[in-house]
Amino acid sequence: MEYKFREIEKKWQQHWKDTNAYRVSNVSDKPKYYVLDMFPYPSGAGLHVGHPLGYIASDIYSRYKRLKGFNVLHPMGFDSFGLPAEQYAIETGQHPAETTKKNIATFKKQLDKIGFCYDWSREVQTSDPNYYKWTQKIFLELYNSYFCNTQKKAKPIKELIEKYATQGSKHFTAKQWNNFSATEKETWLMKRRLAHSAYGEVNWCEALGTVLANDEVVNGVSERGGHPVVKKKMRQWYLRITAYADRLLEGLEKVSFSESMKEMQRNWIGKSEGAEIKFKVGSRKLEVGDLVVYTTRPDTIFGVDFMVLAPEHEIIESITTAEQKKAVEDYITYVKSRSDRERQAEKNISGVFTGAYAIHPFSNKQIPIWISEYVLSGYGTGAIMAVPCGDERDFKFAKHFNIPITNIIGKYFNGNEANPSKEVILENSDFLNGLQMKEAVEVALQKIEDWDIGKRKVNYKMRDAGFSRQRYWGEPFPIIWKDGVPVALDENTLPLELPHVDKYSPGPEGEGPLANIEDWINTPEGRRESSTMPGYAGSSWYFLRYADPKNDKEFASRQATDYWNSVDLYIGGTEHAVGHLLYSRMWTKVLFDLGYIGFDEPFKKLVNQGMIQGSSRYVYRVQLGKQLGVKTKWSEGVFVSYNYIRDYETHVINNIEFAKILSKSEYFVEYINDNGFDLLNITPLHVDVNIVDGNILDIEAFKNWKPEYRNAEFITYLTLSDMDKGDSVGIYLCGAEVEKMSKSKYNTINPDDLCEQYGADTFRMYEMFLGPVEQSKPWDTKGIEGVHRFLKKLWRLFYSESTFKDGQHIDGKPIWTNDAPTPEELKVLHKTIKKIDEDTERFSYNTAVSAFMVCINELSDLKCYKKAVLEQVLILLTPYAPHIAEELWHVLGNEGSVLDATYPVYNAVYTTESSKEYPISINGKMRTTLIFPIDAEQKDVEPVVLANEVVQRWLEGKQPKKIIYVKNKMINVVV
RNA sequence: GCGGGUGUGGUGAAAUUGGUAGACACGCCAGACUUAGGAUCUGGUGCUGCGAAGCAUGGGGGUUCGAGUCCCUCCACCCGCACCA
Repeated sequence: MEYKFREIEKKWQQHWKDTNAYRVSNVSDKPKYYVLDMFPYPSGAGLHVGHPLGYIASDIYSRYKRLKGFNVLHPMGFDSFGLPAEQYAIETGQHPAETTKKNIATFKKQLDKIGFCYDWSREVQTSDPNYYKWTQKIFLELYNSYFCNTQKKAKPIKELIEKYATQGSKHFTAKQWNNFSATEKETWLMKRRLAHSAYGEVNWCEALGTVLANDEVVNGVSERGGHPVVKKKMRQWYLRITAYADRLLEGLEKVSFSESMKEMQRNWIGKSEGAEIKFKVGSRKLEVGDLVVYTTRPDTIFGVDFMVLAPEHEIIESITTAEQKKAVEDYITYVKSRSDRERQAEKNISGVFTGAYAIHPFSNKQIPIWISEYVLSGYGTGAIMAVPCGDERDFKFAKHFNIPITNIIGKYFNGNEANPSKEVILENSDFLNGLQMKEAVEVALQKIEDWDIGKRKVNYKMRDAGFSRQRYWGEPFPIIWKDGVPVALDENTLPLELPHVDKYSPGPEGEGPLANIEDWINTPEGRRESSTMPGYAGSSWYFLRYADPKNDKEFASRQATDYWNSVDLYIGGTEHAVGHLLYSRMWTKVLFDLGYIGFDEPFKKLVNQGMIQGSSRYVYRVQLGKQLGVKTKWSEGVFVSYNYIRDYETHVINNIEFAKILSKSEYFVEYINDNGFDLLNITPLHVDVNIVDGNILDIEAFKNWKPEYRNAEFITYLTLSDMDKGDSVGIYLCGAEVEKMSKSKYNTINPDDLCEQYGADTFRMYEMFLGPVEQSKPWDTKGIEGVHRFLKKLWRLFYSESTFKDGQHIDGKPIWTNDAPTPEELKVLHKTIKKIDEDTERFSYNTAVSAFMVCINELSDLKCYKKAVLEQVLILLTPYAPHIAEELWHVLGNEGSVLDATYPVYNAVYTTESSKEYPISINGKMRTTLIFPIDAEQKDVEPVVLANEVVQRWLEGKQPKKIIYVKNKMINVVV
């Protein structure tokens, strides 16, 4: 028998499916373990080899845990709402539901080929009404809840209404509340609801006809499509994630995420402690009012030399003096023309003086008030007090506009740059003199509060999350607007299904396509909300649904979520660091607060898989410069092998240089005859990596690749020895570069092809063999051969090789035996058990694969065909290469599936050695080795080491200063 | 600028606690078997050197009997955040 991986894999995949081998029950006496992958968006492009990296890692761990006696939940589903399907619908007229269905089918087929152990009976699709019914229901929970600031948790808004009606609030009495109109009441409630509606500046993208989240806008353009984005005021739904800022920060302490991931979330939340300080504003028109600034450095209050307001700050109009009016207006006009991104990225200092002055609350000094684009209206109070001697940005501003700088840190300030250190002593600061800045903060805060000129204030960079999309392909809001007041749909009427539409163009006034469907949008009760929910709505809670996916009474029963609890291992990319992970953490906390689930962190451990980069291949088209005006074959361009041009850094080479290239080829004479002197352009072009073997282009395949290359000509690489052999064709060498894997770069590799060519087991192990899971690395198909050879070598421990004799194919025979293993074989086995167990546990799959290779290499050398050893190895291998393991498990005559075998137990007895080969170093440099018994003492070792010939030579007759003997490690002779 | 990460052969990478640097593979070189092989097997392969030996984990310095690993410093690249007060 040969290793017929195609048959074997097909057979077992079918068998596992038929026997429901991956079905997992919510009832079990085994301990539970929940392994989850970030579910994919089913794009039309299908999977490339980068996607399964994390899936394979989680699959290995799931299977490993199962073998170790756990009841393992390892589900998969699809994040199937989203913009691309809708854009595709706009382009092709196909309904998103249709294309999504098709794409999911493709994804599932691709995933199944790789042999994952998903319990597909638990599959979720966010665009399935049976799923989004519960997304809508949870939205209503958010809508009907508020964040209680005393208890720091979400509570039903009913309780708040009750409180307002009986006790009132600091803004109104109970009596007033009871007399409020519905609209007035709702206005107050909206200030507290966890899902609330408000007018806000949003990232409006005209081209997509939609509003984008901050993290969906990249460099001022939409992440998808790269369209321009501008600010626009619109009524939006928001999630009050800011209420949970502190708990989201605290929660990071108890989860096992990487430090960098936690840091990213902390930065995103951006908590800062400081103070809001009031400054009286004076102008010729006398006092206008208070200007409130936010600062994290109240200790520097005496170093304030000017104020800076955001250009949007409402006070500007009333304080600007007549002389400055024109300048200020011009500046505001300028700022309006700039996107937020541009404003923040601007390195040049700009700003304008308002003509007004603030009064320093302690010193009564007059402080000029400026406006500048570097202060943003959305953060703090939109106004800052500028302290040039301690803040880099303020310093540059002061220098630029010649504003005098007050030095409050004496010798620590050199006049040339700001010194933001807190390790300095304050001077020139009245009651803060002589204090270190650290202590001064507290003293200043106290004084500010005593004098009632400000208060302590915690600020967050994070804003409430925009929750509306003016799009079609998302969850409809279960909301009807009645006289400007939102009314929640009765839960029993859910799901509110997406109506069918024929076209997907935006509705009026920037509304989504749903606004165009008259008989849907208008109801007897009022007008429906026309926006849909964003992509992260469905993904914020999907991990809960897997616990109880068919439940039509609740999103998941408490019993099911109590059993499966939070995800033990979550694997996915870093790109969701702040979006998805923060939102799902928030939703989990809300559902916990409201008593729906018993835990408040969704993911206990997070592993971020690295990206698999593409390894692109280039061909180089060389064309004559246009100015020659003579049409020859050279103006069409000819493809020049990379070896000739790799030394040219520029993409323009002159004709003498090119002649050098051509002199190496037969084209030389023809070219010189045809042409005069001119410049030549070299254009590197991506070529499909699938028609390049290593770096060698398949020229015929290239000609057939695209019509324009049908008659392409090539200058190939011919060595002199090739020519001697009469070869006149030569090879075309491509250039290579590591880039992101994407269709447009023609560097994608489809896992289907690899599974077809080498098998899923080879593919799985090779992806793991590439390097640590967390690390990004370029794909290189060449290396897969090594893993494939390994599996074939494993196979040959069970079957003799097939032979080909006298035109007859003679199949290999089973060669495994029931003989008792030798100590040496047992040593190999147990060494491997230990290594694989440890490596799998710590996700070091690349070293585990090498350990398998070492094991099989050694067993082959020992000619070990013994069942007692081999079947243990097969169990170890099952998580990595389940198909071949199952096949050979049965070849050995075992009953039942290897999936449920008992994981081997390491026994140190077999691996303990009686002696060790010690490295002998002289002054720390290894010079030779000597074998000593494992229990040898220093006194036993010394004479032998000193007597050694190599050691003697290095000693050159001198006495060693010291001999260091570390048991079981090494011996070092110090000379 | 701030925060995080990475830097080791021609390539992907090992080295879990400071203890034989380069395991395991790819590629390459040589050979065996074969009608053939892009199958399989054997040997070699960090660099310099005939050799003895020397040099090697981004550069420089330090701690140590001993440093890829610890400390200081500089550099390069990647990711995240960013005039965030």
